[in-house]
Amino acid sequence: MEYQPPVGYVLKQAQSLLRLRMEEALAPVQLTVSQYSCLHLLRREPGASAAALARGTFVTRQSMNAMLQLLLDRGLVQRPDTADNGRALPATLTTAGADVLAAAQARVDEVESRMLSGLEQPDRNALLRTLTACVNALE
Amino acid sequence: MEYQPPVGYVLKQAQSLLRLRMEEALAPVQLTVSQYSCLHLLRREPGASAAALARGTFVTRQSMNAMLQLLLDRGLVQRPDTADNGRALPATLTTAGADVLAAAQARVDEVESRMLSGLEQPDRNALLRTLTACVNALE
DNA sequence: CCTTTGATGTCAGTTTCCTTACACAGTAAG
DNA sequence: CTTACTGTGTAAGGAAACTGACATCAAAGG
Repeated sequence: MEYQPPVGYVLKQAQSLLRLRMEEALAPVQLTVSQYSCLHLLRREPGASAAALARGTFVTRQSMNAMLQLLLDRGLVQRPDTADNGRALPATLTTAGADVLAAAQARVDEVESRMLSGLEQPDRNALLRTLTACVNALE
Repeated sequence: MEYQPPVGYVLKQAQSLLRLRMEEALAPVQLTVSQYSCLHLLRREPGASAAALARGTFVTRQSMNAMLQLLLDRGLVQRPDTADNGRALPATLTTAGADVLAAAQARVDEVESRMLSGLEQPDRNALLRTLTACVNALE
């Protein structure tokens, strides 16, 4: 009868470790994990507002606007100066942003691949499925 | 062909949501998630040093010492004033600390139970097993 | 014996993110 | 038309954690 850690603990452990490895992997391309998440989401949903990006990356819209300003200064993201509808300022990736994202993604993919290296395909599917069930149950 | 989110994203999502629900559940007993983790670990390993607790709860030893000071002030934790061997100050739960922990644990268990409510036992085992494999692969 | 290494506690400064609050734009309901 | 109501952007302040640095102690290692 050995000690069985709660699922929540292992979840935290896995997420912390993944974040650490991602930080290491993204350091060479000068991106934080949050910035990578932002660019990644922006590619999938071009024209998203800062508030929408914030919801998708688990930060507040204040943090997201600050982050967008940095990405804007580096020329990785575009944003109009004025809104033509409402107050939302739709953000899009620049060409440079897409390039940086591609380089970052390759590095992140490697980390994720490493994380899953001990699991066969059925187990990978099961992991994704069960995690999704957890998310749904907590919402 | 629908979009399949990366495992890392769902992992982050699950962990964020779990943390949020835990915060809500622990608010009535005046504990943060980190403080709960500290007490929890302290019960399993009485006499642990702040540095050891820090390693087990994913924070720095500076943060852990600050946290311990708060728990000390509330009388939930005991710590000798001087070290009899080395510099480590072994911390232990007080009776009050054990009581608060028990109340907190009941609430946290409810959250975890809710998180897993959509999964049968085999799936729960698979989740724990696959997550553990991820942790091992990233170390 | 002395030095080095590793671990612990602590101080100071910084960063990062959040909470609170407010102003503005569109939309729906009365 | 007026009135909420929701969504967005922005600013100010605070809370929590981190990084860097230093002093101390025990246990090897030369």
